[in-house]
Amino acid sequence: MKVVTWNVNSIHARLDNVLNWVEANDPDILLLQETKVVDQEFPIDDFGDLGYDCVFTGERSYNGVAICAKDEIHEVKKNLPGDGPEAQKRLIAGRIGQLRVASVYVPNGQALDSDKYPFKLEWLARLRAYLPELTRPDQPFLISGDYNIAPADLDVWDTKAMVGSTHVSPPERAALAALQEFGLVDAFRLLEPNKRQYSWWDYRAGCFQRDVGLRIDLHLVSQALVPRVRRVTIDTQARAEEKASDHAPVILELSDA
DNA sequence: ATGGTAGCAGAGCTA
Repeated sequence: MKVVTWNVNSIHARLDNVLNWVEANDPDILLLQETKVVDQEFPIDDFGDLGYDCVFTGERSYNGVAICAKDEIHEVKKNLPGDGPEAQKRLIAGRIGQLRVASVYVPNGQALDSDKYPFKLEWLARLRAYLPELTRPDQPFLISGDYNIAPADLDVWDTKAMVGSTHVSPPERAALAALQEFGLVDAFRLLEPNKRQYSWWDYRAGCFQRDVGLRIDLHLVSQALVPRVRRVTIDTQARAEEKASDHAPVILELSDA
């Protein structure tokens, strides 16, 4: 089984790239972030033509998450408890067969002195508090997406250049560690303890061509899934395409239960 | 190079 997480940076602007990629790679489950469309405008027919059922929660211009799957999606939950209708659309969860999945778009934080930074930390704390309502540690569960946090220095192109920036600050990494303390494992790092590979590269200043990037797109899998993790592939080829997202899709391959 | 590019929206914000 193939599960993919991909921050597409607008599903409308990226529709051809995404559909072509999905046809070529044939994932069972697709977890999308930054769809940037209201629910009425999500391209369900295009995914339907490829055989996918989609659920989503989105808004105009910013944020937006989705789950697309070949099998039926059950028990769909959108956003965090206490989120009103105006809340940023950053989380969607569901169950496909026995597997519980969630697509997450963690706030960027912008800068350590921005009011968006405490919002990021508070949002992560709320997500941590919500985990017991999404699953139990012994269930097959994964929560994947754009965490906007590089877990360790090995996930950063240049730690010195990142001093004083978001994505690497100790409070952010502590918030990610708190999520993992629920029993969630970074699947890429599980299989590749020493590999340096990124999932996001800034559009500016030729960052992709220079491999100036961060690994911030993660598959966090429950203990029950750990023995089933076969391979994790960051498809940097997709980032090199014309009109590419600034994030690469990350493919998680699981063996059967 | 305190810049650079991309998306949305149609100026400035977000990333």
